[in-house]
Formats: sequence, C-alpha cells, structure tokens
Amino acid sequence: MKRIAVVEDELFMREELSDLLRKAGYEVREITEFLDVTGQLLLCSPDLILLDLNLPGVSGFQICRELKQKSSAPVLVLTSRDQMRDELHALKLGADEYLTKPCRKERLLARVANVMKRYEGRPNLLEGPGFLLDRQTYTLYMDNQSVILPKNQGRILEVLMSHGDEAATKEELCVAIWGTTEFIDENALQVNLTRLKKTMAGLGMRRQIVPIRGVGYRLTEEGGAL
Amino acid sequence: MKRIAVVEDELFMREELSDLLRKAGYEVREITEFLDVTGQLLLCSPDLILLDLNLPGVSGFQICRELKQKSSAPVLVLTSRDQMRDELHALKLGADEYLTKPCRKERLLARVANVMKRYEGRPNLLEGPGFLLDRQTYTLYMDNQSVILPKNQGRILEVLMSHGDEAATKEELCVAIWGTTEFIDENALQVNLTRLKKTMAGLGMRRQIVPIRGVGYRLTEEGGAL
DNA sequence: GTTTTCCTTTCATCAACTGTAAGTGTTTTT
DNA sequence: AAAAACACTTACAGTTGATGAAAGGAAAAC
Repeated sequence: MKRIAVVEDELFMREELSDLLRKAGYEVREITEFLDVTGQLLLCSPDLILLDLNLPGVSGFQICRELKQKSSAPVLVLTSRDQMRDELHALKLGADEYLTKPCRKERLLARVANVMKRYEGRPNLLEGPGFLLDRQTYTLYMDNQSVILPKNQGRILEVLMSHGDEAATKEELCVAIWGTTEFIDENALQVNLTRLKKTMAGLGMRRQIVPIRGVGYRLTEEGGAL
Repeated sequence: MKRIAVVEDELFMREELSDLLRKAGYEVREITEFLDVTGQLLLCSPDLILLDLNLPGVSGFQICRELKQKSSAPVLVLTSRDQMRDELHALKLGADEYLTKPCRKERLLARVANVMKRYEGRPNLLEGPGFLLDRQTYTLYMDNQSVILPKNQGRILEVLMSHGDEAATKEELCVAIWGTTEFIDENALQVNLTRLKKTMAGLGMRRQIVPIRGVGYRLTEEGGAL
C-alpha cells in the first residue's frame, strides 16, 4: 500500500485530507509537530508528500528544498488560491505538482495518483542541479552520460548534496565514509576529495567543491563566485 | 535543440506535423520508409517519437514495443478518433502519451512539451517488466533497490532484453561481450550466465533465463511456463 | 545407456579502489 | 618577510572484486 505523508497545520483541513486519502486506499501519516519536519518525513519514508506551504514557524519553501535535497519522494504542494505566485516558486524548488486550496476531491486524488504513477518504478535518485545521484550504487547521471562513482567519492558527494549550499564539516564527511568520529587520517579524506573533484571535472559538472578553511567543504552555488 | 522523430505515412499530415513542430522550435526527422522503422529511429536518437499507429505494412504496436525494448526515448502515439480502443493497448505497450487525430495544434504541442519535460534529465534507462537497466553503467533498478551488475552480466541482460521474448543466440551474446565472433570459449559465456542468474534470483526478479537447446537463451514471458 | 548439451564450482589472474606517505601550494598569522 | 597552518597532489602498495580456464556434475536427446 502506498504511504502518503500529510503536512498541514489546520486540524480540520488535515483530517479531511487524511480521511479522503485513506478512503482512497492510501496509508496516511500526519505531521503534527512542525519542528524538523524534514527529519520526520525522512523517517517515515513516504511514497508521496502532501505539503501545505503556510506552516507556523517554518517556511514551506525551505522544507520543500530540503526534501528535494535529502529524499527523492515526490512532493505535491498545497497553496491557498490567493498565493498563486507561490506556484512558480514551488516548482522551481522542485515540487512535482501544486494545487490550490480549496479544491475538489476528485481533482486532488487524480493529481496524487498521477504524480505517484510518474514516480512508479523510478529509481531513488537524489536531485542535484543538472545531475542525479543514486544513493545506493552511487551511479551519477549527467546529461546523457552515467558513471559509477567509487564508494568514497559517492558518499562524499551525497553528504555535500544533502547540505545544499552550506558547508559540510570534515568530521561529518569522515563519519559518512568510515562511520567513526575518530579521524582515520585527515589526509585520506583529502585524497578522496581530490579524486571526486577530478571525476566531476571530467564530467563537466558546473558545481565545484570549494573548501571552507578550518571547517569543511561545500558545493558552489550555481553562478557562484569562485 | 530537442529532436523529434515523426512516424506518419500520410504525406499531408506528416508535413503539417513537421511544420508545426519546427515552428515550435524543434528539430524534426521524418520517417518516410516504413521498413525497419525501429532501426531508423534508433539511428537518429530523437528526444521524442511521434508515432502514428496506422502504418502501411507494419504494426504500430510492434514498433512501439520494440522501441521500448531498445531505446528509452518517450513515445507519443497518434491514433484516429475511431480507434479509441487502441489507446489502452498502446499505453500497455509503454507509450507515454496518446492523442487522437485530428487534434488542435496547441493540444499537440502542450502534450509534446509535457512528455519531454517529464523525461528531462532522466537517465537513459531500458525498461524491462518490473525493472530498469542503465545501459552505460549496468545499474539495475528493481523495486526500491539498485545494484550494479558486472559488465559481462550487464551486457548479457541487455542483449536478452533487446530480444524481448525471443531467443538470443550464443554467438550474439559472445559478440556483445567480447566483440568478436570467434568463440573465446563457450564456457566463459556459460559461467557469466550462471552468475547473472544468481544475481537476478537474489533480487527476486520474476523473469528468468531459459536455454533454447542448440540455439541460445531467452527471458521467460511474464507468466510463462517454466 | 550413451552422447550431446548445458550447468556449476573452484582457482589463479587481473583491474580497480583505497589509504599511506611524502612532498608541493597556498593562505593566514606574526 | 618568515613561519605556521592548512590545503592539495602524486606515487605506491595492499586489498577487494570481477573474470576466464579447467574440471566435473546434471539434464536432455536419441
């Protein structure tokens, strides 16, 4: 059975949505605490996320962006009719569909089914700007090429991507690669970074890895200064 | 610029389609010889294929099926309004969209753009029943797992898939793996087949490899007898 | 029951990934 | 300007995993 996560703060609306979806044969998980929404969502690994943009305290946009960085579930955004401008914004952030509230039940269900069908059987790929990464095999897709990254390079890229434009500390990277906080050797990380850079350059990827002195590394913003 | 292949036998219709698409900024390739349509299409490697189902001599369905086995370009099927039943059939064969003729220009362009956007940045994956295969890296996707096949196993599976339910000869397989007709050693193929079988079984794939005595191998039909 | 064809396992070889080590650049600090 | 701290690169050896050869077992055809 397909699992859908509902992120909506208004009680009434949330229950109505859940009800509708359950009757349509989906398993529903409701998010009721709006701290670390992304984390909660990742934990229950839904097949689709229904996301209201107007949440108390947190930015729906921010959540959307984080989700697309850290998971590969499709996101269907709900927005009030008077915030149509949001749509474009949401789509840019990687939302797969949007709907205006209120909206007819059939319409909602149709979109839900449609989006899920589009993702049906699709591999679990992490989206980066202009490329995709399979988190299990570390197969990297760019344009029409695909390359298998060695495990370490893959893990590094995965961590960097999950941080978006922010820096990942060297410690984090080491943990991701070797599973321990004790530094095996800071240099080992260094070497693997060099190798990853080379493969990325070889593929013509626009994003580059830049060091943050004394902290770690991050991926450059799209048109970011070198 | 995106390239679209038009497969349509009626001259008038074909030119109208081509015109429309060219004005919309696409590069168009027309298929005018209806022998080995699939081969021609594979050669020009289009980003989308516009396929009329009523072709002289050949079955549009057959072409559709072959395309989905041998390429990963999206297929948009055109059918006359009085053959609505075809639609279901076409979708089952893996067509990504269908349209009834005649049809409004905007509608056609909208669907074309829509389908292409859906494929945008998507990796070049070959579709098998219930699984996907990356022809470059031989990454195999099933359910939510993904595994990297060793090159030889990948090549074998690729060839078998490209033959659909028909048998691939041992010679073909050897050529695909080692690039030569001279048998390196028939046993080498044997060994790799065994290994492929094992990995497929390990993943719980429904399709199995069955030998055709004295000829070669083929994948079992969905509910095929063992 | 014999022959042909197909299958499986084991073993040595080879290629690829990896960490170590040593040395070179490049910032920042003094 | 010199020193120190940090970042980068290259070369090399150990390990892991894929590959083909060989040998023997199973299944089908006759």
